Amino acid sequence: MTRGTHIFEHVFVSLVQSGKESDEQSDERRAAAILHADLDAFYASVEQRDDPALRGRPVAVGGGVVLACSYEAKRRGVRTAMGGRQARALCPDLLVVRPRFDAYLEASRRVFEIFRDTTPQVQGVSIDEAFLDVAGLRHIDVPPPQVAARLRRRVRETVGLPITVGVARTPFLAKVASRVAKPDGLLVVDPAGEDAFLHPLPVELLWGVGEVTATKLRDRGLATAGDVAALPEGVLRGMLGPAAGRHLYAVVHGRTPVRIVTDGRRGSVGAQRAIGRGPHAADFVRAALLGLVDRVSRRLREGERLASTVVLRLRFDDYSRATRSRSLPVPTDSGALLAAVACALLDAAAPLILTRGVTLVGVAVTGLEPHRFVQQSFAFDEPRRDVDGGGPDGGLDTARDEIAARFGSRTLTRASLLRTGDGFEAPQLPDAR
DNA sequence: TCTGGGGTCCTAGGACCC
DNA sequence: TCTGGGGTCCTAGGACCC
Repeated sequence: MTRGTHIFEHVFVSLVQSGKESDEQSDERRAAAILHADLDAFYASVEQRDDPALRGRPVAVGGGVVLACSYEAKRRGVRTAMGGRQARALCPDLLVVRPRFDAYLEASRRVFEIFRDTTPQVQGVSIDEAFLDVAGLRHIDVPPPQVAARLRRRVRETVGLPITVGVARTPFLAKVASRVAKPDGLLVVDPAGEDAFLHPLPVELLWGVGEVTATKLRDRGLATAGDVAALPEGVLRGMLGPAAGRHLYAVVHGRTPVRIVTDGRRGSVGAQRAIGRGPHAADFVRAALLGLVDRVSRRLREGERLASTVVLRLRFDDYSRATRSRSLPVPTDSGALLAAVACALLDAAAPLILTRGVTLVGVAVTGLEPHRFVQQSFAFDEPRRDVDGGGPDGGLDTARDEIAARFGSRTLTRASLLRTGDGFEAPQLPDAR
C-alpha cells in the first residue's frame, strides 16, 4: 500500500457523510462519528522527529527489548517486545536508541491538547491513542471525515508526528479501521458497508482476540471475521466462555457499544521490574519490591487516591507467573503500610521463589478511591492487643494520642489500626513518614 | 521469538451472610 | 436436624491490550 493514499482504494469508504440525521436516531442508525486516532510507531517517530539522522532509517527504541520500532524496521521484520539481539540479527543496520520517556510524555500531552480542542468528548486509551466522538460537531456542519483529516494535519504540523485515524459508527470499528489504515492513513467505514469491511479481515485483527483465542478459532477452521459471523452466539459462548463469546459475537456483527467513556480514572496503579535470571538474594528481591512500592505509593499520593488491595506479581525462570493479593480493612496511600503488606505477601510466596527462580517482581494496588481524609500509618514498637478494646478509655485513645504526638493533630488514624491477629501480621514497618 | 512495563476485564472457588 | 437459594467479597489465575 502506498502511504496515506489508500483511503481512496476501498469501496466501503466514503468521504462525505450526510450529517443531517436527527438526534433521536437509534444507536443502530448513527452515522460514522467516532474517531480512533493512533500515533504511528510513537516512540520511534518522536526519535526520528528529534534526530534527522534517524529519519528514513530502521530505528528501534529500547535496549534489551524493543519497545517500539519505526516502519522501516518493521518492514525488516523487527517487532515490539522482540529481544534486541534478535532484532539486530534481522536488521544489521538497525539504529537502537535509548527511550526518552519525558519526550514521549510531552509529545503525548501536546497531541491530546489537539484532541480536546477538536471535541470535548475524548477517551484516552493509552499514551499514543484515543477515541473522539465528533457527532456533536455535526450541527456546525463538519463531516467527521473532514474533522479527521484536519486533526491529522494539525498533529503533523504542530507536533511533527504522523498519526492514523479510523472513522466509524462504533469505537471498535474505528479502531479496526485505524489498524487497517496504518501507517499515516485515514480510513472511513461507512455504516452501510460495515460487513463488507469487517468480514474479510483475519480474526487476529478483532478486538479481544489474542493468541489463545485466535488459535482456538483457527483450529476450528475460522480464519476471518466473516467465518465467525456465520456462527450462532451459543456456539461462540461454548467455545470461548460466556463473556468472551458474547463479546466476539457482538464484534463481528457490529453490535459493540456506540458511545465512548470520557470519565475514566485508572482502576489500578502498579510498577514492576525485571531482575534477570538469578539466583537472587532474598534481600535483593525485597529491596527491589520496596523500591516499587515507593514508586506506587508516591503516584497514589500525587493522584490523591487511596488503595484497598495490594497485589504482588512474580515471574519465574520458566516464564510462569504467580500473583498474591491482600485487601486492607481500610484504603490507604501510606508507603510504609503498603510496603508491610507487600513484604508479607513476598514472605508468603517464599516457597514458590525457592522452587522456581524469580525473574520479575511487581506490585500493583487496586480498589482505588479518591482521597477523602488525611491519614497516616503508624507501627507500634511492640505488638499491641489493646488498640480497640477496653471501652471509652481503651487502647484506641491511647494509640490515637501516640500517633497525634508523633504526626500532629491532622492525623486520622483509621488506616493505622491493622492489628496482628487479623490474619495479617501488620507491623515490622519501617518508620512512617 | 525467549519475553519490558504499564494496564483492563473475566472466571471460579470459597467464605460469609441472610 | 437437615436443608435451599441468592448475594457479595476475597483471592488467584488467565486472556488481552498498547
